[in-house]
Amino acid sequence: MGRICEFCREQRSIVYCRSDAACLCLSCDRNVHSANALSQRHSRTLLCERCNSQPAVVRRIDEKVSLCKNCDCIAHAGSDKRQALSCYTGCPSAAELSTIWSFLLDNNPSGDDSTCKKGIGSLSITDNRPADIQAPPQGKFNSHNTSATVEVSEIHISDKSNVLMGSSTPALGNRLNKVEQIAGSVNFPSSKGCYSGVKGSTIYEDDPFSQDFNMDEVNLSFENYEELFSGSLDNTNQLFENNDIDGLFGTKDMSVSGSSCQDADAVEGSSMRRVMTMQPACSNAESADSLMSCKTQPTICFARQASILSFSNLGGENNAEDYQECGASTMLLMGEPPWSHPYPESSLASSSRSNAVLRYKEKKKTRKFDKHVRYESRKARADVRRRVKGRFVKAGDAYDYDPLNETRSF
DNA sequence: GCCAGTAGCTAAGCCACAGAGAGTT
DNA sequence: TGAACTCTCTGTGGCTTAGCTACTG
Repeated sequence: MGRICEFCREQRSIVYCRSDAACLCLSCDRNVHSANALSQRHSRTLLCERCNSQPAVVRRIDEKVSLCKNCDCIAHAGSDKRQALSCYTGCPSAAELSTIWSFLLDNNPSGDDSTCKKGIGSLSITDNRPADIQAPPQGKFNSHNTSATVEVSEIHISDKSNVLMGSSTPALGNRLNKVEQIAGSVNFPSSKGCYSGVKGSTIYEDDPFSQDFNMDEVNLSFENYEELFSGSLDNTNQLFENNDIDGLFGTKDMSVSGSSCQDADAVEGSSMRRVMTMQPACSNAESADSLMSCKTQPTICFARQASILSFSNLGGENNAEDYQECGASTMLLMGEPPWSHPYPESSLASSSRSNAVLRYKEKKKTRKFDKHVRYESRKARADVRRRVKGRFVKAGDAYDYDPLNETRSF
């Protein structure tokens, strides 16, 4: 018996929501995440069937089990055929879920979970992907994207074993090759962790960018390992939020390395945001802009997008947290990916890029970071408290701003 | 290329006070 | 040992201000 759904506390949980850090059954997943547009943006994936506490990232085909990175690592990565699991947002239908996870319906571990089955069947689509990466006209849900998601992820996995595994369709290999031709290589940071064995990009020896970037030179040095795990999410949020895209690709040396799954997970766990403040030496604000502009150049930047989209439906309105929430690797979050080619900027690309930069700057102006309120009562109190120039005033004193009567002013 | 002025942005700090938590009786 | 009480500290939102960066002449 797996973990109980944290919402209904009745059904076996199947889905893990990173945003809520909650394990849910499919029925509750639908209920919870269909509540509003924000909740629909939560990226979810399967729950690890071994530890029942972490989001699964890999499906072991032979064992018919979905595992998180830790459990997959413990179970000897590379010794089994695996299929990378992708995240989803919105409320995909049963068919779409089965497209993502074909094994879900066929191999429902809780075969008696009628509620969840009903849940799948009653799921509806709310695809919130942006137009530039959305599906072709024939449908809202781009199953090809989903396929590509798996493919790109598998490029890396197969890279370790030199065997193309997990392809569910014959065409997959071809598409994978295409992806590979475009991308050259998609390298995940986990290569330093569970999937160790692949050194930094060697494919791009001609690529000046990749020359600048050498994974072997990357040094992971968490000075306060405990802090990474015990530190409050608030702190990490703060750290991340204080670093906008420009800040993320600042000037400090990238210190991301690690030789264990734990380290890799440290990077992708709650501490990831902290790690994101570090960046490769080759990164800079320019690369950040490049990354942003990618979203408007789906063709040219397909490889980059695919590597990112493999984790979620990343949209133009998604912030970097979305990258993190869906398990995006640190490297992906740090500007110009090492595998990216310095494509010559055509006039079209240039205009798209400038448009993207403009959109980014506009969003940067209007963005609002979520602030976690620990004490609602205090918030409620502060909301109604009278102020003078923003400062609280004693009850009874003259005030120039009354939240309850905003017309009042001196 | 250097410098001064300007504009825009961000983080820090301020305020009163309810409530949490520690310490004392 | 547990209850009652006192005291200290935290956190809350809107606004201002200092500091920083980017841009322009």
